[in-house]
Amino acid sequence: MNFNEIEKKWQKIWEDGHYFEAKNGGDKEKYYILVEFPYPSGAGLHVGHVRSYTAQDAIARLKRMQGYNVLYPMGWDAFGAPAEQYAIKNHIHPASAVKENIKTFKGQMKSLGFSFDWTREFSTTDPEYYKWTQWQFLQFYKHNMAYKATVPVNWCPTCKSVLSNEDAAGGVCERCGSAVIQKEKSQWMLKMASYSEDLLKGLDDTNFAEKVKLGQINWIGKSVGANVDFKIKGHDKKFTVFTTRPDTLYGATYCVLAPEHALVDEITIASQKEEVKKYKEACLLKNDLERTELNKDKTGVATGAYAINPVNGEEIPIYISDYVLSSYGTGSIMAVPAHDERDYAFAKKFNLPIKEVIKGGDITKEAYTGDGIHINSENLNGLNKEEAINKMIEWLEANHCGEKKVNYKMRDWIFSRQRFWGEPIPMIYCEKCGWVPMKEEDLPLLLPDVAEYEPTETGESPLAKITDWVNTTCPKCGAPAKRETDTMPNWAGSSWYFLRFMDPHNTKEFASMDAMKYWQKVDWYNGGMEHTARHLLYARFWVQFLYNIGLVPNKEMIWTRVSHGMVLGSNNEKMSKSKGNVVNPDDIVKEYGADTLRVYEMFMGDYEQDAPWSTDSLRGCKRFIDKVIRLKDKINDKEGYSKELESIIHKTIKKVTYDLTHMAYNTAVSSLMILANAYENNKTITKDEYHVLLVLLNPIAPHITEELNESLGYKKICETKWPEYDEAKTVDDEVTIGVQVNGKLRGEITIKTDEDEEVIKEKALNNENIKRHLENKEIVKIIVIKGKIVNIVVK
RNA sequence: GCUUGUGUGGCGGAAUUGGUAGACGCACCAGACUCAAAAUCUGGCGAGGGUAACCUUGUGUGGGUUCAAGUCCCACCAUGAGCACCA
Repeated sequence: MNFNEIEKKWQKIWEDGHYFEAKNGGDKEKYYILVEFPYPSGAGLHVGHVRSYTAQDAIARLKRMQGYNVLYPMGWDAFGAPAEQYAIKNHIHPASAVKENIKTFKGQMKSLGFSFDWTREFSTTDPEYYKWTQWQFLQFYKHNMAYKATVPVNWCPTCKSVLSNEDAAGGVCERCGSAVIQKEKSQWMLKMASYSEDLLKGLDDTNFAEKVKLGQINWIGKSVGANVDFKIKGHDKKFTVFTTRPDTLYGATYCVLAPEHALVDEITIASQKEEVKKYKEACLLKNDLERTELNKDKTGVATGAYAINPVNGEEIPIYISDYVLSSYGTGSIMAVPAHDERDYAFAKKFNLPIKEVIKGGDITKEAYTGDGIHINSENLNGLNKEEAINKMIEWLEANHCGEKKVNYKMRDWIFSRQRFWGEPIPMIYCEKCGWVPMKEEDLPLLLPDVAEYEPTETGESPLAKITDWVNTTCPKCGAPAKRETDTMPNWAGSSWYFLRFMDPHNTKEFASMDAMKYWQKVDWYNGGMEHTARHLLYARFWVQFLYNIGLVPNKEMIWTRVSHGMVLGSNNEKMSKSKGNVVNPDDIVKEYGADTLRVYEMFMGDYEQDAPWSTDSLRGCKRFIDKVIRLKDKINDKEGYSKELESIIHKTIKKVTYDLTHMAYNTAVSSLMILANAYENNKTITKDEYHVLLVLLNPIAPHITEELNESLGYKKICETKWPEYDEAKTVDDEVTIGVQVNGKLRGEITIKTDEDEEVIKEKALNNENIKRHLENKEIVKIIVIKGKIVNIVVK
């Protein structure tokens, strides 16, 4: 039988036998393994998907054999622009495109033998699913966590859509690469910024990989400092600045307001009005990219107004400049050119005074941003940074002109998309009542079934054109009203899908509390590093909110989060059609078999690191599998483990068990290769020896191992217990250790594992080559590290 | 610029706490089997020297700590990723 037939045979056996279907409840301990559900694109499954799905599959299969009730589900994240664009391009409805693509993906996944529980499958585009996404949005709204606001948003002129900060990173549309511009739009927002501190603290209750935690901490961007009030000369108004360095207040020589700051027009003196107006207009035309590109060359205009420094009454000029962002802090700063690089650059350009208040640098050359003793600062003189900050904050608070303040970079979540292919936002606008939520019992609000779903020229959602759908009645007063035509971003559906997997067929709730209490947290979640600041953060926010209103049992529902490296093309570049380096998993399965592909992707390198594709290495893995098959001919009529192989078998069980649960898949495979080589070097092997190799290899290469195992008359591996090892038997009686003279390897000795130290020394000293190196030398000391090495120090 | 990861043979990569660097695999070379090829098996494989036993050198660079450093410390270089005027 060839491998394609064997693979199909076992895939059918597993499916018909319902081996991988998880039950809610029972005596077994639960274990929830999750891998990010894919976006079913037209391109089909990528070999990169295969890497992470295989890794998680290996853990799932191992944990099942260890007696856990394993949940390893799969579904589809199918709303969003790519499906819509694919549909527009191919002139089909997005729903049909998604259906088609899901079919392809699912077929590919099945051909690879992943042990997903397909009974729990769903797509975020299923009305039964998005009903609950909409329902949860209503909870956000009802708890005052969703609001509509007119905000300058990132706008992609090509896609004709609003982009989130995350999608518009670097001022470039993530999807099409066009330059993003700023546009005022009325958008639904979720109050994510108010969860900044909770999202930061919550990380302590997770076991995320350190780099993932750091990524999120960075994105949330907490900074601690103070708000300081500045009065304006000749006005009764004041403005507030945020600073992380209140200790440098005596060094402030001017202030800067963001061009959009509300006070600008009011305080600008008559002779400056024209120039200020011109500057503001110029800023509006710049997009984020241009603003940052110009970042070395500071621009700005004086307002002609003066601020009064609260600590010493000094009058300092107020400028406007776009290096101050309206969206962060208070939109205004005090400038301390002596101790801030940006302020320094601005002061140099506009010839403003630079006043040193901390010793340590040379302010004629650059701003000194380090710590040091304060000078020219009255009561702060002589203090260091930390002391001075604390003292200044005390002073500001005592004198009612400032206070301690924490700021975060993270903003509220812009939740609207002007697209067709997303969950409709279940809100209705009534002239009399304003925004009114739909009644929960009327959900789901279905997407209308129409042919016209291309984006409009005005940037409105295509839904706006469908008057039958838009026109409705107000749920509150019954008057004619209109539906919201924006849809949700595709991060919405993926923010809670892991909860739905716990109870996917529930028609009364998004998931029952019982189910969620049973499964608790996702034990092991794998996904891409690129989702650290997006999906994973949104999902945590969503869950924390649900927890706060009593709908989920834990504030964090994900315990371990790890991320895989990319599979690159053989030229070490990202796989892409244009580079012609794409490998299609279907071709590999057909030519080499699913098991070979799985073994290779686990063996190709460090799981967390990127690795280039190599068909030669893939062939090496095929050879390994062929070797395992050939070993069957060596089986003798004995039972148990032979004396020669017993130790290596126990060692391999130990190593494979450890490696598979610690993401060291490549060394798990290599230790199995070592075991197979050991079998090959033995004249014969017992049936039990062969069996244990098959069981250990099964999580990675499930089909061929089941087939070989069956031919020996054992029960199915998926019904077998994972082998256990005897620690005592992993230790050899004898070991060969190195002997060094002055740290250089000069020989080897073979000793008993528990050999007496004196005997080891004697053996080392009697080694022929060692003797040569000791001639005419005085032995200073002999260091013996049990089981590792002997080092003889000589003079 | 900041944050973060990575630098080990011709290549992918091992080296769990500082303890025989290069496991395992690929590629390559030689040999066996074969009429021949494929497949398979055996041996070799960091560099330099030596018939050999061995010796010298070697984990991006330069210092340091240690009996002992790929691993720890300091400085630097290269490269990937993320963020990017966040006060």
